Amino acid sequence: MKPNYQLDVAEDCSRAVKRTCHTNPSVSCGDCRLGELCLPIALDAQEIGHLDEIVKRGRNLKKGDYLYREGDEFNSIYAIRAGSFKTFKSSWDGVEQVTGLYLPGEILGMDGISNNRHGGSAVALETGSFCEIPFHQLEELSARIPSLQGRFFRLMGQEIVKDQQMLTLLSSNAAEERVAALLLSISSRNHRRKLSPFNFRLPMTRAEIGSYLGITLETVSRVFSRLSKQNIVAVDNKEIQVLDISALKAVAKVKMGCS
Amino acid sequence: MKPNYQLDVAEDCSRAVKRTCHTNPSVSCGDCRLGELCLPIALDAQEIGHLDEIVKRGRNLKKGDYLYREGDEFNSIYAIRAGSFKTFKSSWDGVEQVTGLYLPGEILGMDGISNNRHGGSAVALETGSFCEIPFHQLEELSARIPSLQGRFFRLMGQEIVKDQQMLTLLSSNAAEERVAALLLSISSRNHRRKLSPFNFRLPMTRAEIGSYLGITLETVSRVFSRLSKQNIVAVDNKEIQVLDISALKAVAKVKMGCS
DNA sequence: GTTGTTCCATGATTTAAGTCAACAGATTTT
DNA sequence: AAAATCTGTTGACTTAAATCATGGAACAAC
Repeated sequence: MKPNYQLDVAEDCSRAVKRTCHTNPSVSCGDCRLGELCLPIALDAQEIGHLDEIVKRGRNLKKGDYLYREGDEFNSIYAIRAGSFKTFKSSWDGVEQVTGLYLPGEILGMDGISNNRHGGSAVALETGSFCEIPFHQLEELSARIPSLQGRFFRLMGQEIVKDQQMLTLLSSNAAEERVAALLLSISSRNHRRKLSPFNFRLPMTRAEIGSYLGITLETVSRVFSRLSKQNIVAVDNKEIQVLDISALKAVAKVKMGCS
Repeated sequence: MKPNYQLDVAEDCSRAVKRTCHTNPSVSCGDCRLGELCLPIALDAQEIGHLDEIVKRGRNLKKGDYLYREGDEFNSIYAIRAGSFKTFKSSWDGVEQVTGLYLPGEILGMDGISNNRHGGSAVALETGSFCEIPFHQLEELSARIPSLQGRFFRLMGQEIVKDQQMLTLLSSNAAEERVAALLLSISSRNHRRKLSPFNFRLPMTRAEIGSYLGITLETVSRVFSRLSKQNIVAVDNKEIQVLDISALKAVAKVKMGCS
C-alpha cells in the first residue's frame, strides 16, 4: 500500500510547477494548493477572483509573533498558509490558557465577530505565513455571492462543532484520552493536507499541550512515556511517530477529529 | 433600591396588554417580548416582516421532548421562547455529555450547519415553546438582507465565544469555580431577560450540571453545600438564592458570562 | 393518599492527577 | 563554543475529586 501523501511540505513544493509553492507570498487563492481546505471551496473561478481582490496575501511571521491580541479591535480573519498558530486567553492571574491550535488551511480569528473585539490572542508557534481577509469586505462580498455566504456560515459552524468536541473531551476526564485525542486530531488534519498522518512534529511544548488539554505538563509527559512504553507511539521530544493507530483510537475512545 | 425586573414570567405576561404574552403561540417576531434578545435585533420593521414569514412560531414541548436528535438531518435552527433546553452528546458507551444550556431568547441548533447533520441532541428540560427557523430560507433571506446576514454572523460568533469561555472554564479546574461560574452565567442571563438575577430555579439536575461542568454529581452537591455554609448562596434543592454575588464572583474568578 | 422512582446529601475510601523537586537535554544567546 | 535559558523526564508526596454506599426528600404515577 503506497502512501498518497507527500512526506513534507518542501518536497511537495519542489514538485509543483505551475501551481507555485504555497509559501510563495504572491500566489492567488485560485492557485493556492490549500484551496480545497480554505475559504474558497465551493466558489467558481470568477468568485475566487472577487475574493482574491480583498485578500491580503502572503504575510509572514516568525515564532512568537502575534496575529492579534486579546482585546484588539476585530478587523479581519486569517487563513493560515504555512506554520502553526495557537490561540489563548490570559486569565486574571496572568496564566495563559491555550484555547486552540491552528494548522495550514484553517481559519483563525472568528472569536472577534460578535463583539468587534478579539476574545483571545493568536501567536505563531513557528515561522509561518497567512492571508488576511478584512471581515467587513468579506461580509459585503458574502451578501453578493450566496455561495460565499454559505461557505462562511459552514466554516463558522465547523468552528462551533470543533469547540464542542473539545468541550466533551475536557469534561469526560482521563488525561490519556485527551492526549490521544489531540494526537489523532493532528494526525487526521495532517492527512487532509496530504502529509503523513503517522509522523509529525508537535508544534506545542508540553506546557502548551497541558494548558490546551486541561492537565499539567508533567502529566502530559507521563502520558507520552506510557504510550511509548506500550508501543502505541514513539516519542522523541516533539517528534511523534504513531505506531499503532487503532490502539491510539482505543485510548482516545475516539472523540476529536476522527480520521 | 428597587429591582427593575419582574419577579416572574407570569406576572410580566399579565401586565402586557397589546404586546401579548410571549407564551402566546401566535405572536409575531416584531411583537415578541424577547425581540431584543433573539434573532431580529438590528432589523427594521419591514425586515422583521420578511423574517416573520419564514419563522414557524409557537411550537410547544413538554419536559423530555426532543427538539432534534444527534445525527438528525439539519433543517432549522430554533429560537427559545419559554422554558429551557439542554444539548448533549451520547458517547460510545451511552453516557450522555451535556454540552449546553439554553434559555429563552437564545438560539439552538447551530451545530448542524457545517455537516447538514446535528452533532448532538436537544431536549426540553421543562415545558417550553420555541420558534423554528428553516435554515435554507434564513440563508436566502440573509443574502437579500445584509443586516440579517450580519446579525447571524454575529450570533454564530457569540456561540463560538461562549463555547470557548466554557472551554477555558473546563481546563482551569476547580469544581467550585465551575459551579460558581454556572450560577453567575444563569444569573446574568436572567438579568438580561428582566428576571431576578438573585433568585432562580436551576433547570438541570445535579447529574446534568455535573456532566456539563465535567465533575460528578456528588461533587456538585458538595460544592452547593459548601457555598451554602459560607452564606454565599442559599440552596433549596433546585431553588437558588444568591446571597453574596461578589463572593460568588470571587469563587468563580469571573470566567463565564459576567453580569 | 400511597407507591415507586428519581434526585439529593453526606460519609468512607480510593485514585488519578497535581505539586514540588531535581536533573538532563535542547535551544538560544552572546 | 560556552553560558544561560528553556524544555522535558522522572520520582516522591499530597490533594481534590471520583467512587462506593446509604438514607432521606421530592416528585410522578396510579
